[in-house]
Amino acid sequence: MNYFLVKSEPFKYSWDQFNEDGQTFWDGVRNYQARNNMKAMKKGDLVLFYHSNEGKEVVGMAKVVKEFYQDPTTDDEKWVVVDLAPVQSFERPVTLEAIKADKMLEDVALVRQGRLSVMPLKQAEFDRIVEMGNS
DNA sequence: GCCAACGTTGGC
DNA sequence: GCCAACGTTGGC
Repeated sequence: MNYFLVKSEPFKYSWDQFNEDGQTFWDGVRNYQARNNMKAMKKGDLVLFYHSNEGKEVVGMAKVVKEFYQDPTTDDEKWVVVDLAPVQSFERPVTLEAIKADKMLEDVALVRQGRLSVMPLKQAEFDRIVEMGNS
């Protein structure tokens, strides 16, 4: 089992919209590193959903329901998408500020490499954020 | 293949 | 709205 975090601008695709849809393909990734992280996702892997720009907080948990395949929004075969479905909304969103302030989370890519939109998390980091979100 | 210029992302 | 960080592009 692997763990990831994905970013979305709420204007573009919000957590609420995601829950209404029930499932979505994660498109628009145009960065090799992020793409490679998506390719590493396996069905059943858990993914945290982060709102960038507005909110700047992790708002919930999703899971991979379909592994990577050709991005249907482009003919360029370099790019792929995965299908995600919501698992759970956090009771209290975990803000970037809180993540930065947490000793256990100081190494997460969200802090270290701000511009990466799809990143892997260690299980301990994932668990920690979930714990913060549900307490 | 290097590196400067440029564009984009995202926090503030 | 600004700007820093960083990935990508393109000229050489």
